Amino acid sequence: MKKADVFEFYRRLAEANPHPETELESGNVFQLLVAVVLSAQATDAGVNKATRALFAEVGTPEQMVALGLDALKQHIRTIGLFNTKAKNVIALSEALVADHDGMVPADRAALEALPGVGRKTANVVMNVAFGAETFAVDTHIFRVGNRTGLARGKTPLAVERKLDAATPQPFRLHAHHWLILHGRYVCKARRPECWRCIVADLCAFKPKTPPPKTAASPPPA
DNA sequence: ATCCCGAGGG
DNA sequence: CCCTCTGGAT
Repeated sequence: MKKADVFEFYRRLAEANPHPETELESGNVFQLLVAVVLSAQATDAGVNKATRALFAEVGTPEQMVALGLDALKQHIRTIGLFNTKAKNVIALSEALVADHDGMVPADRAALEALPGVGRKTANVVMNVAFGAETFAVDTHIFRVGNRTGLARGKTPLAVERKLDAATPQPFRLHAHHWLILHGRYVCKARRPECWRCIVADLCAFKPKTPPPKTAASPPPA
């Protein structure tokens, strides 16, 4: 995508949503970290439903360790991959207590060293909690970047580097959220809603999907 | 490359 | 039914 088009692309997304925020609910940085870990291959809405009750009881790594593995599993049973996630959250909480004085480190490498925290999760925490200009490439951003031509690559890391290189100020801090929201609600995986997309004219995606038929399809004979 | 694994949507 | 959802560890 041409440089001028990239700027216009972000300008429109920013105009439509001046102050984008995470849809994950949390009351402090530790809870945010836990919510992001739980959000892997799960919807934000599903994570919020489970953490509502959990975060009323647990607000610190110490409290998470005290809660224990089995009780944590009960809380997050409705989320996919809950067994692995519960184990990681307990181990991560223990590591924060042991190595970071119970605080969440404002450091990408230190975050990535925590159990269950990879590059994408670390980038999200750095961006949302600490205001870093990171580009966490999830399933949405990977798809939107490749589909639109904004940032193409075969792996999430390749797309992240392209985004970092291509994204100008003043859009760098919130680029992550604008692209996520665009991917979640408009540039969807299954059936992108190109007919109501505000950047469709800048997009490389050829088969622009038409609006759905208003009339119901006839019942099978 | 494969496993982890549940809810919601089309 | 099948696919998708802010992935990470082996």
